[in-house]
Amino acid sequence: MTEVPRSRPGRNPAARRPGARPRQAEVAKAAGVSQATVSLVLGGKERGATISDETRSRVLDVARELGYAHDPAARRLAAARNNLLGVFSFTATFPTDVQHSYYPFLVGVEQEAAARGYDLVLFTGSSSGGAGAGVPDALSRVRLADGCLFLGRHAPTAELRRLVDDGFPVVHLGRRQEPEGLAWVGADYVSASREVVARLAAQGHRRIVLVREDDEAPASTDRERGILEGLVAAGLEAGAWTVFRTAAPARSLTAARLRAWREDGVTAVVAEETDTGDAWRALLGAVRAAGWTCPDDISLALLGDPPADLAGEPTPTGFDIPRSRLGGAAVRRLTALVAGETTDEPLVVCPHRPGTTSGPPR
Amino acid sequence: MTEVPRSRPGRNPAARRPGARPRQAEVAKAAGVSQATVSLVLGGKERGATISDETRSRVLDVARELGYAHDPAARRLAAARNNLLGVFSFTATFPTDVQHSYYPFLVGVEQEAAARGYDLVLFTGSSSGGAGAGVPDALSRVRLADGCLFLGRHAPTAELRRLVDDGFPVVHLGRRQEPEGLAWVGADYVSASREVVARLAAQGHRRIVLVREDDEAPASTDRERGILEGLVAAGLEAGAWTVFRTAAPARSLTAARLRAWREDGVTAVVAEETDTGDAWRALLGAVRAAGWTCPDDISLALLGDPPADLAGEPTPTGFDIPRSRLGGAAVRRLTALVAGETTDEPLVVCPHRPGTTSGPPR
DNA sequence: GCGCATTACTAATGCGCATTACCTGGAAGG
DNA sequence: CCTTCCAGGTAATGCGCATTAGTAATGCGC
Repeated sequence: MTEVPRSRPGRNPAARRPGARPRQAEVAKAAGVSQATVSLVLGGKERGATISDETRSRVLDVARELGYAHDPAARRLAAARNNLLGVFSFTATFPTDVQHSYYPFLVGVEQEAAARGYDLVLFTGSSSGGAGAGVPDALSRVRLADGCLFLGRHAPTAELRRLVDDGFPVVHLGRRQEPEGLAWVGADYVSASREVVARLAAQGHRRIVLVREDDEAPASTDRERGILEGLVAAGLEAGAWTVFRTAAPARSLTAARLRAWREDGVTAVVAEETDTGDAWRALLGAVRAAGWTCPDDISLALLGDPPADLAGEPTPTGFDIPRSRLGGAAVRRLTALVAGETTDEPLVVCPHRPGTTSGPPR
Repeated sequence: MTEVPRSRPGRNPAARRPGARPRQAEVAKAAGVSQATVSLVLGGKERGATISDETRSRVLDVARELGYAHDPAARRLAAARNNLLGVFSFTATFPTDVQHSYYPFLVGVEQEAAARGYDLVLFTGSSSGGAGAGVPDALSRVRLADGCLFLGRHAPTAELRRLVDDGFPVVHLGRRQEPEGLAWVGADYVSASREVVARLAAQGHRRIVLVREDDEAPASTDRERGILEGLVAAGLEAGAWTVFRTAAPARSLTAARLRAWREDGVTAVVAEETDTGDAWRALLGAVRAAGWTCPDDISLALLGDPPADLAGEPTPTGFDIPRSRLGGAAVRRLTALVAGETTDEPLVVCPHRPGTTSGPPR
């Protein structure tokens, strides 16, 4: 009945390259201890078995000498931490156009992650990760990390729900309603927009129009809400004409439109920031086409940052979007989730930007 | 001698919650097959064992029904690689200023990595690597990836040598001599600079000056070499005055300097691109201070991209640095190394940019 | 009716690590 | 001298999957 040892199934023929990183077992052999001891030393845990200082430092020395690094997959599989945070952007790849990119977010994310001892894994929507024939699980790749941050408004709700339901730590950058239970971090567009109106009102404006995209993203609705609240707070009237909704600002925002508004007593126009900056660009163009100058004939404000190609233009009155801070806040939230804590949905303040495109009405 | 089965060490007390995602084993049980069969079906591989259509579709149905998703950690562990490429930049954090940042590189890196099924791990010089409580060697952490890309001219040679000697796949972005055996990917500054001279010569310029930093980086010396080669090829003379070296362009590039050059018959000035764009900025300032206009009184060229704050100025004659392509090329090279192949040091072509700052001399 | 190839599948194994029950030698306690 | 205790460590185990040797069933030729 002696078991003849079978030749080994499961063995990956692609044997480890000679230069591959060392394993704990190799560190252990070199240090004259067991793999378990190495794990205990390098795991950094305080609890459990105790290790003498002498052994500990010997293991550390050897590990350093051999250039040991944890295998994230193995660590993860053994139900431990990676110190890896995922960042998933739903563009096919990271945006090529620097100006409209997530880079400012990423900067904040990176700083905060580094400060907390995490490294970042960039996942992208396109990479198939190998296979998954039949099971569409583009998102499950992120489970390699301890938690994951999602950017972009096109994150599929169903797959996110899946992660959330499984208890995987997820934070979305930008306010978001669905799926239920999804943690997010967003900018306080409502307050910031309210303040823009308050300042315009203080300058003497009585009729203010908001130009917004024809879109139901929270980023848009929040701004509109802030504007309307601001009008009410300032005791100004808001009507159907208060919100001008357009999908093609370049076509509908004309000099004629501006003149019509002024006929109605409108002295200030506030534009929503969009990805493309089209609304703001169209607005500036219309003012020019009308032969007006900006703070004098009409006041303008922009609820966000101007597009980069208009960097030479006068600074718009409005508010800054603290992208980098948002990234940092998102990481703080995510690490809290990873640690099993819960936190509130934090709204990050958007600082007001006085700018030079508004002034008292004539 | 009967082995009493010990109670099970290694078992993680955080037992799986009942609602957690199903494993292949559970799919297998529900479909009445073995776990191996499930793996074969869901693995999507064509080779190896064959599976009948009936079994295959049964497994797929059950998998879908149960909402099966691969565990990436297990997958990567079993496959002995993690489909992760590292990106290490030697700045404290990723640069905050988008304009001077590595972002354009990163875009190319990201695209190419995604296309090849790799995700990216971002390392920064600063992050202490929370896990490695005792392994402070920042560079060892990169070994968690299958290979690593290095950006920036301050990458420490000694530590890089260590990785290279260990056979760890490493690619440096930018031409680099040390350590021996380090793979790199760079832009062909020599050819591009040569072409700039050739074009200027074709326009009729006979005396051309190069303004360069007081620095021995390959990026600088390559440009100088290209300029000198270009002069020789055009049959023009090169002398001590040909190369103007300065550490403080803002101070030394004055209107007087320009006039002195013109006295000597110089009709075109070529500036090296620097991180700050100082040389180009100083040059434009000097032309203005002299009361000259650019293509008319003197021709200018820039060996690279102008700084972002000069975006409004006329497009400089010179060449573009294909940052995004460089990133892509670096990833191609790195994945080749990971696969055990060797490739040449590729030089990426810098396309000539005609621009509007040069013309025939008066 | 026997050998042999082919098809369809399963059992066994290990990837690298964290975890935990157990072991061992010596000091303390009786 | 025997028991207890503790510090310091080790062996064994499993996480979920991919891989591959092996096996059972079937077809085919003669």
